[in-house]
Amino acid sequence: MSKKVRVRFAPSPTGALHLGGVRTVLYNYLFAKHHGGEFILRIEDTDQSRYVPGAEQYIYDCLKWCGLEPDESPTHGGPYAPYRQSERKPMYLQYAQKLVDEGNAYYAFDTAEELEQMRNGHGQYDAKKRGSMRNSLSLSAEEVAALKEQGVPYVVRIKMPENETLYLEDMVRGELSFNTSLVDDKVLLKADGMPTYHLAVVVDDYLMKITHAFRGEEWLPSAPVHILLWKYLGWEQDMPLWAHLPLILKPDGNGKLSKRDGDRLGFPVFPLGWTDPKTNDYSAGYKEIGFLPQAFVNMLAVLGWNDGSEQEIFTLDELVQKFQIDRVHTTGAKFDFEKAKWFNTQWIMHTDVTVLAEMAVPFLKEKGVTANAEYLAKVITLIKDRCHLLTDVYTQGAFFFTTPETIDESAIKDKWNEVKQTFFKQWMEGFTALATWDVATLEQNFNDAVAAAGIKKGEVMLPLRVMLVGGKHGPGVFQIAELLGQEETVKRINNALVVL
RNA sequence: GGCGCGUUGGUCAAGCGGUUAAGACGCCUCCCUUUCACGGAGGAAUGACGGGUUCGAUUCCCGUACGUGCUACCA
Repeated sequence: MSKKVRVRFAPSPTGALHLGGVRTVLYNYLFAKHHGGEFILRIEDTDQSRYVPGAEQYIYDCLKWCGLEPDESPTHGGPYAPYRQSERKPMYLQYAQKLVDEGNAYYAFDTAEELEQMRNGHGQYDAKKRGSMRNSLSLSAEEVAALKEQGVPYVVRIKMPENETLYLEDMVRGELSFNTSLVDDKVLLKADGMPTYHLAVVVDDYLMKITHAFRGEEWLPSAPVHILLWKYLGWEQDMPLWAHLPLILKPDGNGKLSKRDGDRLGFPVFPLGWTDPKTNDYSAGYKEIGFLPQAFVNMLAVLGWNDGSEQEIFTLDELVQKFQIDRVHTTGAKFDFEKAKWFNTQWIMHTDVTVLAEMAVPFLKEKGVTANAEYLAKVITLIKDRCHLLTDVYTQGAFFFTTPETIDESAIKDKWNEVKQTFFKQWMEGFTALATWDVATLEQNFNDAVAAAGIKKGEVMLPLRVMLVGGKHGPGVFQIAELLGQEETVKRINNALVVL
């Protein structure tokens, strides 16, 4: 590629960034970095009525958590600042003016009621209808001047040509064509002087020297407006290459994945926790339920893309290296939370225990557990294979931190007897003679005690486990005892012997 | 309604005219583990439909169906 690759993610701060948005960020980022280019974050806040406080900060937080930091953004700065469209308002005006002056756009004075009436029966504001509407094409120059003088609100609309075919070479979908008669004269500049998405995206992509533009496929129908704008503004040579990304769909049924689906089916659709400022509803994110950011990113990357090999687990660096935009799928993918969890399981298994220990701390703290890093790392070494989420460090390892308050008596009571009671007492008495307290010594000692008592090992293994952990689960029982230490092991066996 | 985009097992998907149609998740069976997981072995399950083109279509073309997106002074 001749020009330096520059891509942008351009969200509207109208709510929490969801899965699909993060995936768009990711593909932008991967593409840019794969080509040694730059990744820009631009905030598209042209609709003041939909602005949600906190949403912009949320975007920064998510990108940071995912490790997808932009090279230029409102907070990182950059040579094309400002990166917030609301702060670029004056820039758009001159281009709207240019379009009007050159006859490619016009002023429209129609009221909401007039528009509604026009649309009755699927009408659209186009070459056929605009003659009967109140605009600078149908009105005389004097009338237009008078209306503006009176302060009648107006918008600027693009003048779509009648029955022309426009072509678009999409990096994902190949060649697409559109008939200009099928899209109406979109508003470019609103009555408040703010641009709509259509004008703003073209102007900013041009001014920011964007070379490749990625967006969701919901934008496909308005692509002809943008192509035309690039032409009308005389920038055709600089138009970025487009790629329209497939949607992420709900797991059951069809349709775009929404927050409601997540609530209904029990999984998050946001990366991080989010409190809706309007309703005060809190939704936990992937971070809060115990996902590793690497797993989250990995899972999103392969939801709509793969490198053609059987590899499924990728680090960010590998993704950067292997990502190719033409291998992005054209079909929307249904989201599968079970598979998402599998990615996290894989990442937990392959992540260093000291790193995991650090990440697990807040989850344990939430449960009132504090443990020193060394001990925690040892615990995680034993239980990491059975953890799917970071929250499982607690659910799988709680007994390492606190003495079980109750034990699953039903698991052993039926076959409990005096012989076993005596066995455990005698076994514990032998502890004081033990030179070391480790797995090998313990097990050997246990085996000897079993032989001396003349009982089967199998009969006392499960009881021992239940005494130590409270139930029929967990890693090797002697490994548990080793980590617990002699004092705690004795304490737990004694506690159990009392209730049995 | 109009237009765009799409359609390989339940889900994610490989494949790019000739294959026993990969692999993964989930499910089932067995093994391992004197627990539970992890792991291992195996299993069930797939080309929307109808026409072409071709010696040969999952693969190319056209219809139909279905799905989905857009059709705002929202992005």
